[in-house]
Amino acid sequence: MPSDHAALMAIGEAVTVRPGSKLFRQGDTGTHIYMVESGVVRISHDLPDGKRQVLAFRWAHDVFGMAPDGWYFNNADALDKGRIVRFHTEKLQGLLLARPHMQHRFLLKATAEISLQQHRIILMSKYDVVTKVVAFLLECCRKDQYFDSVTRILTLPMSRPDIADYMGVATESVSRALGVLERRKVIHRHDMHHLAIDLSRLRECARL
Amino acid sequence: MPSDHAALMAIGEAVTVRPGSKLFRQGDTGTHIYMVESGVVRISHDLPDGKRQVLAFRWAHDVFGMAPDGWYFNNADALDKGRIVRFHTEKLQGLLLARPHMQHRFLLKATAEISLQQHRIILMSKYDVVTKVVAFLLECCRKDQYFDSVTRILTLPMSRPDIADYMGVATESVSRALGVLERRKVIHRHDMHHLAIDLSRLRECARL
DNA sequence: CGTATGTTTGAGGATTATCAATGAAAGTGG
DNA sequence: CCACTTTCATTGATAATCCTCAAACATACG
Repeated sequence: MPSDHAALMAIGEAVTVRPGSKLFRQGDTGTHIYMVESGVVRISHDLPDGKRQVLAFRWAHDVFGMAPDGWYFNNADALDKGRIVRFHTEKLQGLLLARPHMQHRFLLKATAEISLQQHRIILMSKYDVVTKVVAFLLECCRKDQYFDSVTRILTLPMSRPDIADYMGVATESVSRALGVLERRKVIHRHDMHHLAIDLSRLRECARL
Repeated sequence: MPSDHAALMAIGEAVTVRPGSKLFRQGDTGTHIYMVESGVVRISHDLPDGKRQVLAFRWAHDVFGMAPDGWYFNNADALDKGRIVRFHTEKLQGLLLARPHMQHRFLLKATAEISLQQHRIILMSKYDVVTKVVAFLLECCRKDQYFDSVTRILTLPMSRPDIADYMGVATESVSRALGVLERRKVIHRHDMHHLAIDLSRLRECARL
């Protein structure tokens, strides 16, 4: 009996993506479940009035593309070049039903996701802009592939509007928050997508 | 082989609760998973500075009490008298592993929950106070046990601070929003916990 | 090299939180 | 059962945060 991982890969389809690749659009029929192997994917939702909410960034090992109603509620776009694996929903369901422990790992992943979203709701409704940006940076610094712990350089694959729409604030507010943090010597903007980070000071800024 | 439901009840423990009953506190070790049979449970989280976020109200058939890290992150309090069933986490896990289809229903419930929370994040970061209150009222009107569709009376088991902390606004803002809706003849406050609702007008108010 | 896109900074305005006061409801103990 | 206390709800005035608009600047792309 093949291992869970091998069985998954057997029904999976690997895709290499370039920055800007669209994985799916909101309204598309939800045929696949996706998992990130490398790179970053932006999950976003467009509103009737033209505003956009970024609901998540999905990094290595994250799952996305669940469509409980049969169609995708969100857009998924690659921000980086990377590798994504996707699974036909029915095939994955069959595999999960045949492998209870594997399904249980998915269930745990889902409950962990619920817990993370609860943290996010708290962050977005109770804290000011600077704190939100600090929390966002801390989140990014946990991704080894994007934060070099020796040089302390954080590479941000997303734009300022992406960050703003993720935290539910205006783009300009993100810029100003970064300005505040730079004046406090918590970060240093090397260029738009590369920040030098003083992790201990950054953690002090987070009164969570 | 007993049905899934019977098997669940066999390992479950029913509890009757009075208004104000504490089911668990944040920080308690997470020993049980809960399911509401009747009544309403408030899931909330206290912050260091004394502020509180209400993360969810759990109605009939809703599940709560998942503790991915082994301890509860939130408080759970009954708002109403009602019946709750709780399951030892390990026993439930054993049952789920033995019954893949039952586990799959839990997985679907979890992904549906993730989807609902995404709606909530959008609601809380993109809309104004009145729209938030409208969305909250519409959510409550879907609960047959609390909205009488012939008299059009909605019974709210929660207080204004509960609603405010749920939507991430100030208590006073909820009062003002209800005042606006009453002046627009969308609702009529019979008393604090009983609103007469004009559903079609309420739906018009929701530009979601 | 020019255009389009993304970023930063400033000024003004709008929404909502905070503070304060009043009134209503509910729970407590005599 | 009633006075008392406490909590909850509503309304008004003020203040703060953040969004919007606008311009200057930097960067990326054809």
